Amino acid sequence: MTQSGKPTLLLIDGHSLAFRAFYALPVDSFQTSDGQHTNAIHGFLSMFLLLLQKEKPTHIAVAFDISRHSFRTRDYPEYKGTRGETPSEFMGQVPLLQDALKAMNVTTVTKEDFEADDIIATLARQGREDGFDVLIVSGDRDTIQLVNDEVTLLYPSGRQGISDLKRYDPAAVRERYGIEPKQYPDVAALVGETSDNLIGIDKVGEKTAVKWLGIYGSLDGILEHADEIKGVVGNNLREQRERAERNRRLNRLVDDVELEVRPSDLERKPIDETAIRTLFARLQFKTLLERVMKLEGGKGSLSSASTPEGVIEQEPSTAPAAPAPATDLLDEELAAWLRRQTEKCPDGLGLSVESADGRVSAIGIAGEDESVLLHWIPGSRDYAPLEEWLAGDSPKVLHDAKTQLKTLRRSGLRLGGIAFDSMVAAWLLRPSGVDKTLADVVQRYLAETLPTTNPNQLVPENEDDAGAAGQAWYTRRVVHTLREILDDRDLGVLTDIELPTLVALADMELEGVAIDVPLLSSLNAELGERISTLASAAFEVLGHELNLGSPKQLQQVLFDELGMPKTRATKTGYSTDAESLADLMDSHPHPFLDLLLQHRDASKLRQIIETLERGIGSDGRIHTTYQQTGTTTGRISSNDPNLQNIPIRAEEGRRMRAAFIRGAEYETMLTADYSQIEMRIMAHLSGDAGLIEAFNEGEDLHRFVGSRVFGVEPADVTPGMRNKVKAMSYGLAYGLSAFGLSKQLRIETSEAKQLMGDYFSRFGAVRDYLRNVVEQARADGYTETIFGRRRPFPDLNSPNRVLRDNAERAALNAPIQGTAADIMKIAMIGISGDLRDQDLRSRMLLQVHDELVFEVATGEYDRVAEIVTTRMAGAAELRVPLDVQVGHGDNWEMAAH
DNA sequence: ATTGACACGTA
DNA sequence: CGTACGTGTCAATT
Repeated sequence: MTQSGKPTLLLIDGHSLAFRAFYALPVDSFQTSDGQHTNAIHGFLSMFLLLLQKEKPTHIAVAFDISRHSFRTRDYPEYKGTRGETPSEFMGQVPLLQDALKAMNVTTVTKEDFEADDIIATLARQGREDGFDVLIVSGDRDTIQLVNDEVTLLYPSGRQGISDLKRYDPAAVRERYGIEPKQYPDVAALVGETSDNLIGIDKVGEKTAVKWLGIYGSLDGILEHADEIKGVVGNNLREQRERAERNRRLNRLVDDVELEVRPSDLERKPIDETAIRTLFARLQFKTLLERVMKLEGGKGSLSSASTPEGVIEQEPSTAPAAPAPATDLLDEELAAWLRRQTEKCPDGLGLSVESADGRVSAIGIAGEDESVLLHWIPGSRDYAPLEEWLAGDSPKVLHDAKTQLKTLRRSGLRLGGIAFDSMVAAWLLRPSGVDKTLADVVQRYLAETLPTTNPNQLVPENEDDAGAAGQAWYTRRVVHTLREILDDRDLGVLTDIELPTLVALADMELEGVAIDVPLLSSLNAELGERISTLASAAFEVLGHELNLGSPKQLQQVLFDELGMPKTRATKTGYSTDAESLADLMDSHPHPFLDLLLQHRDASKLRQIIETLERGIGSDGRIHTTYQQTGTTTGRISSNDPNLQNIPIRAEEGRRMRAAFIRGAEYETMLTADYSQIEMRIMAHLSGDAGLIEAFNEGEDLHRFVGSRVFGVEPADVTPGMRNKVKAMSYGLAYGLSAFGLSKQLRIETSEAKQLMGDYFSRFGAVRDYLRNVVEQARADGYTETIFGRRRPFPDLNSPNRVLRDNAERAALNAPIQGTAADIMKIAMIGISGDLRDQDLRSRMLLQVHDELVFEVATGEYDRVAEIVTTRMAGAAELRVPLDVQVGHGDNWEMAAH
């Protein structure tokens, strides 16, 4: 019932709303495991439930078109002719949507030869006559003509999307178009309607049409006085009046269609719970099912009686925009509010922590229908109930929980109950996706635009500053949808691996790693001297100066001035990379080349040192940031600064690792790494008996493999043979070709081919496995790690050879690299849990893909080494053992072994 | 100030 | 014609 006390009749244009949902939500994300698309159904029902909740209609009908043909297409065959073929992914959803409506006991109405809008026009007229307030939901502008004091139109106003419905009553139509609702078809007839393929009068737009209507009152009036209208538009009107007449004929909605129902038959009835459960199970709708059941249970009523003092009630509105948050509730109000909303949202309340200078400045919390915003001003009041809730197990859902967890920690607050992270979840669904922000995710999965505060407004007005509350609100809503899309496998990866990992990473980032600042600066100075010496010598040899860091200037010198042979082509000329320069040194030795290479090496080292120096915090430690959602395979990346690419291979660079030291109050540094984890995973996944034996033997892997490949005793494997099989083994998981292998080993392609042949004749199951991974991925469209992490590979079926080949190599590698990443994360979770549970002061500091670095407190070394070894080796049960190497020392270099 | 290409460090 | 990353420089662009 509405405020007027009259019953409310809700009339929906089913096709137009479903069609908008189809284009608003990503079709690939909403589908069942057997491939049935559900985005239009999901979007429609989500919107429909909101309408039931907000508008509380007493009577409902949903009208559908039967086909594209109607009396209008007989009159004018080109009607709606601009519309392309309806996508089959959409068509298949319509019958299922109608089934869902039937299960909800909602009447659907169709009529041969008429469009849905004619049915709506008829029911709207009858409803008005029978004393209803009528609400129409349609994406067709022609329905504007139906608006009057009793009939309101809800029109999807966003460019796309369905949740943003604009409410058109007569006043709103006047404000938007400057005309009465019943005049709208006259305007449309003059202007035309592209989507219906109705062409208007040339040069007549909305402005002109409205002006004429103001003067002559109606289209008929305008046409009667066509002679009085001057200028080009007048001529056009006189010449093209038939167009306007035809348009008007077609856009007049028929309001006396003979239907089998009358408004009074459309009373809202209880849902058929069994049918709903069956259908939703088939559509794999989980949260929508909850919403339907909840609405049914609560008879669509919103809690308003129990609103606590100080909570601003949500404005009734169709669009689920963020409600105005209640701000800075008193303690007891807040505690009550949290309890009540947690009960309504068993999946967790939305939480958003706003920071200023890394510290908490405000906290937004969102429940099902209300949100709160609390400004955080330490010492200003007692935040005990809030702190208790934050630290407790009460479930919270966040977007980018790691960042917010760190902010809370820096302000001395604890956070427990992290139940979901929409950033991480969105990445699990689309690991190659670039859209990471809450705004991106809201746009994709809710098809709504996250409201942002005006960036031009330097000082946000206090009243409007709903930032954190709004973020929390949208987070909770998008999490709801993401829970729908994630299957149990995704949820397992999220809950069992990613969420605990995020907590461990936050600890590591906050902890940072201590740096020997004087050592770093002396290295820097030493390199600086060498760099200038090398540069001077290079200029001397050349006879002039140049920028040795400029590939462009180097090309000039090498290929023009010195007349060296052209190297590998690049987009902008010829390569001057280390490999090309090494080739040149073989064929055209020149002192400049040697000086240049040495200069490059030294410059690179200094560059890394200076980047590190910039990253040292006021506590003398470097706090990197791990990107949990930064890779496509499941690995973690490190940036600002990147601590996963500190030199180790060259002796010179390795010295840099000595600058990563234990903190003063710690006894030693411990490093632990997996040896050959990817090869072991390949042995496990392929089940290759030879490779499995190799790992179980305990013999040096490459020696063992070399003895098999070359048919000699392990003791007789020469360093050359060992090197070859080592390169081969490592290259396997990357999709290495004979050509690539020959280039890397600097051998003939024929020899590389021979080597690969010999290798695979001994380890054939590996080749079969690698082939099979790609074929399986081509069939499934994705690869999967042994823990269920998926990566989609749409390009595997691309007609573009380059794209396809690249996708094949990546698909080959993804389950191997990804499984290794999963294993490391599981180990980290176990280790940090043990360190905490056993009250150890030692800390995990760094992760470098297959290596972990720790700072060990006095007296804890043996226990920590035991924990680390056990957790790393036990992170997965494979057909081969996981070998872990542990070492310790005063710094990272010495701790390595 | 931002962007693309190049080069090069790691697993 | 080997996977996965991040960061610096240069040079050209806005």
